[in-house]
Amino acid sequence: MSEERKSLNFIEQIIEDDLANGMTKDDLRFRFPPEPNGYLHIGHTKAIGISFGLGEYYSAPVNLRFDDTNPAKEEQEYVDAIKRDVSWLGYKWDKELFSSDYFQQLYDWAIQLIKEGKAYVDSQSSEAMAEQKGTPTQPGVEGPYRNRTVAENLDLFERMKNGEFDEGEHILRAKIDMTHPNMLMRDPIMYRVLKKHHHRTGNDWCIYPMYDWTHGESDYIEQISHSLCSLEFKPHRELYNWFLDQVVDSAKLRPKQREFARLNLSYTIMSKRKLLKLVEDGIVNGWDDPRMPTISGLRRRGYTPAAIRKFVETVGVAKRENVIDVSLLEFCIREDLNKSAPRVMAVLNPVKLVITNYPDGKVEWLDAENNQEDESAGYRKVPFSRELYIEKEDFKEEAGNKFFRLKLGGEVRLKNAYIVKAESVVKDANGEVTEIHCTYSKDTDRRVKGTLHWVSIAHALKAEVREYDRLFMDEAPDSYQDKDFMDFINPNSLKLIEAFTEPSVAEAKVGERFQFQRLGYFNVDEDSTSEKLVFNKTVGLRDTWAKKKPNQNVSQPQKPSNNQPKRKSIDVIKQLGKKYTNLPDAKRLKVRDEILELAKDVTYDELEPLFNTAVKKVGTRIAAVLILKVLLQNGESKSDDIVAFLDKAMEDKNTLLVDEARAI
RNA sequence: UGGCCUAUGGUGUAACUGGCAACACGUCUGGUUUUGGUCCAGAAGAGUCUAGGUUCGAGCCCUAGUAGGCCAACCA
Repeated sequence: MSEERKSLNFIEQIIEDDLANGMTKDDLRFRFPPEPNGYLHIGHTKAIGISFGLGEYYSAPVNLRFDDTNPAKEEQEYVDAIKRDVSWLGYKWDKELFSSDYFQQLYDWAIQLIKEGKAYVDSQSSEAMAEQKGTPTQPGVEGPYRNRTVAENLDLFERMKNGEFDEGEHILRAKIDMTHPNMLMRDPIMYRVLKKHHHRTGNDWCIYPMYDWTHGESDYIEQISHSLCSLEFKPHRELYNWFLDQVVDSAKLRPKQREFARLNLSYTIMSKRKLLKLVEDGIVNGWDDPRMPTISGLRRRGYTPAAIRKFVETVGVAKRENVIDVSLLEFCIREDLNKSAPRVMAVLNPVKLVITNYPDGKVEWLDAENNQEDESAGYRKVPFSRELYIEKEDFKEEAGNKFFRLKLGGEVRLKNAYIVKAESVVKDANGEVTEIHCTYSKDTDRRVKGTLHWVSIAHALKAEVREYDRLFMDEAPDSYQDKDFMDFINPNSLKLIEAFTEPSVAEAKVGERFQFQRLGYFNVDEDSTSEKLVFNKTVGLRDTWAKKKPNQNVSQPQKPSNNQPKRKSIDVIKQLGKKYTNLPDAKRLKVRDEILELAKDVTYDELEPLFNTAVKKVGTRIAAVLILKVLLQNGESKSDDIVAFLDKAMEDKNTLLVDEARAI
């Protein structure tokens, strides 16, 4: 019964506790509630992964519920895109639902609240109401319409519904407490008049419910057991519960809202509004631009659902603000593609290689392994001839022996083919190498350090390769109050390359993924046609060689400003001292040296309070002795306080302390 | 002159109160290799924001600080 303990995140813990306290597995039910006002991005994937993941784990249903209470911003296009993305990720929802399905029920409940004196119609301007609402630090005051009679409220609300009023004339508010420390409880708005066409209910309604009034009640209607959302909704929980209190039947399940920290990715932004701006300003070519952190963008870029799910799983679930390093995302996609992507050769930045001892006009079709990580992937044929392309970067006239690639007089293996030796070069007027002349050897069993990829010029296919760099040059582009995220746009985030590929990819289908050997993973973009192949670079291979070279073209990250003030030496010492006596000998000596070094920056005034350290805090007292030692060496005179402190130290039970004190 | 939340290696998450804090990414060595990829072996890096307290024993509990985040849309 005691299986291996898997550590649970705090949400799983809550569910396990609920299960232990009487809830049954059949009661479990989750939901993912996107607003159809934009495309889903990698941040949403976390929310999706949490709720759908829980659904899979407990075999519980998960509803896809569109939170469509604002007809001004919501569109069918987004509904379709969201469904496509969630399905693509591989999740199956139980029911496809819309908050708008509940408009009638919500309306009926609102009438009930009015009758109970818990809701009223306010008829002031939004400015006046904002004024009365107070601020986070100051309580609000009650408005003049707060005590309208039930009959009057009923009448007004009915007429709001019937479209007798214009937008902004009246609203319905819950009657809670204008002085409540939580501003959301200061008579929140439940309904506003909106004479807009709704993507599902058309013109049936002139009034639309607000998020807070809608969300919890929708959860209740659907009998959602755990309503999981991101941290910024924490303050809403109180209101969520208040609204539930008004309608819940104790015989039925009462939903619970719990909040987790949303996902942030370095070098990108995660706000729908800001992403929309990138689209509208033409910085990118649409929501599915491969540079976008949207699910559709990642899909087009060549990411797999498995990699994204693995990423979200690895990132974990907790309650603190976080910024995940993009390198983790890249790791996940490489890990997945390494196992599955067929290998192929392509040259992105070509230079001509002529094999002078290879007969002109001869062609050999050589065997090439499709994927050494997958035996079942088999082999293909690649054409070899006298004239090839290799990468410019793979040749240097002269280089040290750390350079494994081709140099004059040096040998290198051509992947899947022969070993060649560079004999001479041909240069143009500018001194650029235009041709490398080699001789080849059929003895391929010899060991040579480097292996290059290549392509036979006569057989090569021209292809467009789109290489992407990060969209922003700052690690956290939207974290500055004084700078706009648009200031950090990387002007070189897209590079178009005319590349040459081996002929085997001629029939590649849109979406198909390959590893261009030694370069990275690429997929066929939807712009690709039979006349012109187009590839997106999904991600490069890990490149330890590039890291060793002094950094070149990679757009250098700006060092995030470290606004943590430097800690004072005395504080560091106190911290070190705390554990001093528990450390193993070697480590303790290291720490001792560290303390002695830091002590040089400590003044007597900073040290003096430590003389009163409790007897049991031996480590701190030893640290104090060590500081004292340095101070005395630097000319501090032995005061009575110092002598008293040392005397006491020498009487201690701890020999470490006694020894240090004696040494003075 | 408020309320709520959070604080563990560079990053993200663990740690059932009890062996000088674990895992992943990243970093660094070395080995293997017809991809400077993969794989394999290993290393460095935090003593858990600070101070007090409770306890034989605290990353975990209590108190007070400090720092960061959220809260004043007829948005969700």
